Amino acid sequence: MTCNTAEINRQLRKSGYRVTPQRQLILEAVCQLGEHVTPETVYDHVHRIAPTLSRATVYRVLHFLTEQRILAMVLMAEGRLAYEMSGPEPHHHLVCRTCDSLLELPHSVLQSFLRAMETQYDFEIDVSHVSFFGHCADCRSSDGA
Amino acid sequence: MTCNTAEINRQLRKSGYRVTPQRQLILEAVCQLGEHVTPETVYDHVHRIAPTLSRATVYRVLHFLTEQRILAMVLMAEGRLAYEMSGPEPHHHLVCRTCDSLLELPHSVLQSFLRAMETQYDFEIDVSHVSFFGHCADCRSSDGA
DNA sequence: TTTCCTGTTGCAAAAATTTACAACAAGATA
DNA sequence: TATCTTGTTGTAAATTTTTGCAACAGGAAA
Repeated sequence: MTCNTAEINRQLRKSGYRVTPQRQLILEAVCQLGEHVTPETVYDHVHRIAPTLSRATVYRVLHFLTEQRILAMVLMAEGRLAYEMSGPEPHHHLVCRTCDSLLELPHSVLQSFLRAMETQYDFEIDVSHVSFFGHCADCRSSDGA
Repeated sequence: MTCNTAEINRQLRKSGYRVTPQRQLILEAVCQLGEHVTPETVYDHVHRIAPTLSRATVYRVLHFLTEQRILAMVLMAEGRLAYEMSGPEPHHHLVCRTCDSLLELPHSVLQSFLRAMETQYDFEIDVSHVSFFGHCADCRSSDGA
């Protein structure tokens, strides 16, 4: 995932928010750390670079960037939260409750279904990320479940 | 939602687990408190009846009963967790990120779609509860969003 | 470049959630 | 009913996440 800093910064300023070193560090961290990074992982990463950057700021910024649709919240098994870059093309996950693995679902699989539901319920579904929980093929065969 | 205690107790014992007063109290609480009850709400309720029942037990039992498929975990806005009885007929939610309201989706709306995904990805989707996040009609019209 | 307004941060405390461990108690067995 | 095995609980501490508030700093305007 590329992290177009210039574009994002412009978007934030346009909305009246500020571009701080903390926000830039945290955004870069999520971008570099990959697909589903936890707050603690982000903190470890940025804290090594900027030792005064606090945990509170990590949580606040992750939350903030999610509100701005720059990050997407990813729900892992057991309700644990992670984050990832919210790209222009949404993608979704099948989360295995047993081994915690993620299987990627392309947006196209969901799209027409979601559109139909939106129309039917007059509800604008946020398609930046959806997680379905269950059990993957590997865990089903080994558990005998 | 009826709470068939006898049946549930039998199921637990059959699986080698014990039926304790704590578990019964917590289960009844979720059953009575309705559709999407938070751990703190459960604690407040049961603690009035059994003052020595600890928060740790509430969290542990909610987690345990969810593993046993007796409760279902409901994901509210912002990743907050709640629980409800996991009835024989699953139902799902459209969760408004703005006002936190829940719109019920009957299982039938999802069923055929989920079946198709299961086949395609060899993944057994757990249909006891699914949440979609987004914005309800009211919030969309008032925010101008 | 300096000033000013106010959005942000760090700190520390509060609140929420999880965990280790010894004491307890459910319920199977005799 | 008494006994015994082991699943559960309460306590307290650890960990994770949120929040209040004063100091700080981004960036618009002069």
